[in-house]
Amino acid sequence: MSLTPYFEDQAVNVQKLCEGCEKCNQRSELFQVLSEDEPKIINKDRYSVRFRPGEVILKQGTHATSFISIIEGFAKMYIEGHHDRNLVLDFVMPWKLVGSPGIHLTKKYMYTVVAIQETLVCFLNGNQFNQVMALNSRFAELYIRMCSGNYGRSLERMVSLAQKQMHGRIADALIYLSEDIFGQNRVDSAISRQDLADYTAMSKDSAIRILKEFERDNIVGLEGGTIEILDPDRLHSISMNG
Amino acid sequence: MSLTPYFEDQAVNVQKLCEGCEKCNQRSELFQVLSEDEPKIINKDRYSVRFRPGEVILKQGTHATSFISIIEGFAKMYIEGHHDRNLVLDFVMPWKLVGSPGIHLTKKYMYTVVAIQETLVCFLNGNQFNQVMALNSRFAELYIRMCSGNYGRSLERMVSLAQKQMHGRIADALIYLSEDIFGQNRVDSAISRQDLADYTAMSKDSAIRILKEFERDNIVGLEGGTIEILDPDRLHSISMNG
DNA sequence: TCCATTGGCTGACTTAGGTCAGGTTGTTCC
DNA sequence: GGAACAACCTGACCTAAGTCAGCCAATGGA
Repeated sequence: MSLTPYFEDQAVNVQKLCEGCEKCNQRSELFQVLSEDEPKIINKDRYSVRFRPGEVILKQGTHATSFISIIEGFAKMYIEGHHDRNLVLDFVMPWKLVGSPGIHLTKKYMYTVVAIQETLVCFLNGNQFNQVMALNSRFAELYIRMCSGNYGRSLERMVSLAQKQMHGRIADALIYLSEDIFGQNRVDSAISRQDLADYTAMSKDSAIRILKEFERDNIVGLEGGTIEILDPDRLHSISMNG
Repeated sequence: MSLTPYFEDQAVNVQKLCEGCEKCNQRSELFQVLSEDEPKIINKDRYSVRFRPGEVILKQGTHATSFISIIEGFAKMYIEGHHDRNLVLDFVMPWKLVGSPGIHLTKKYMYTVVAIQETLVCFLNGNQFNQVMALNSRFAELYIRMCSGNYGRSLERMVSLAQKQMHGRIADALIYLSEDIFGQNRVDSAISRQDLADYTAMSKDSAIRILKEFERDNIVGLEGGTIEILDPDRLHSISMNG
């Protein structure tokens, strides 16, 4: 496939968006186990694209050919469900690999991924990915571990959504976001009330109500969109008993 | 490991419970791809046990070392959740392989499996299973496909539980049970009202109420525990709009 | 400058669905 | 036969949570 000069320039620009995979792979437990040659297979058709806030990175139902990995920025992945409501599955920070169970099955993405902040995304060809799994069993093992983690987390969320009531679900969300996603005692204002409601499967109004209640009880502090976790212990206790 | 005559006899009895793996493996898409020698690895420590109705086959939280496969009978798998309520994840018919995401991660079973009818279960050593995955990449690929299927189904159920109301969830359950599990227009009386309630995350009373409503509307027929699906089309429509 | 838009917030109202108390039926065991 | 028990069923009641209508504050054009 030879490129015209114009497109060659474009290709160079794309390349410039990140500094190649060497550094990325160091960040990823998964890619660290690859031999010297194996990344070349995956990198053959690799490309990266920059998305603005609100733009769709992957669309539920479209043909699933690529894994993606976020290099910088922040995104959410959600299922477009019934009655025009979305169920947010997860928020995606850099270095997390996102595929979709569909890549191995129906070849359709099972969820939509949308950029929340400006986001640089790397697209990895699924077939080349599978090729490497066939070559390197340690890589396949880690991939299975990753899938198991996704599945396990989805089971936990299923229980939370099905059996806890609103206070418990909001507590779960705040704990996950503050501890696992942002890694501080706060939830960034990039997460809107609607996002929180879509993550906890309730109406936006209800989510706001509970947050305000938590504020009244000095469990969280609300200031300009960001949520400060003031009393993590009580939040954990609400999560357990909710 | 030499066995005393007594235990040898026992071993022979256990062996007799099923007729060896040759026939089983033909039933399983997964095991069909194994070479002649590979099943021997998995069969090395294989054993089978018969369970009576209500007996626990795997217990959530215990050390996860084995995959299981049901040879005959019928079981349910559920998560022991909050407020002493169980969330039934699935009903298990023969030839389905059941592991747990925990086998690849925390080494704890994430759910409990209980026999509904008298059930013959085959236990497969997880390490030997992993060994074969490292040897046979086609086997690993099919296993990944199986995991993706589980994950995908859990996402669909998450949406159903979080966004549909009771009529829709019962419709979903009846469709799944009649079409995918029992493969006829009926749900066997082995499934109790409580099981149905635990599968759809509602109280037993509510499940009964909805079923009776469906009966009044001639969507299902209820006779002695079994549920006859009289109007699958309307059931599908309720599932869509519920 | 004014208007329009978006996101957060609140109170009043309505409804889905859980809980409880009691009733029926069928089954097992003495 | 009757006692004990389980699964199923029903109506009355109550509460969790959604809906709606409307408010405010910040932002962003034209």
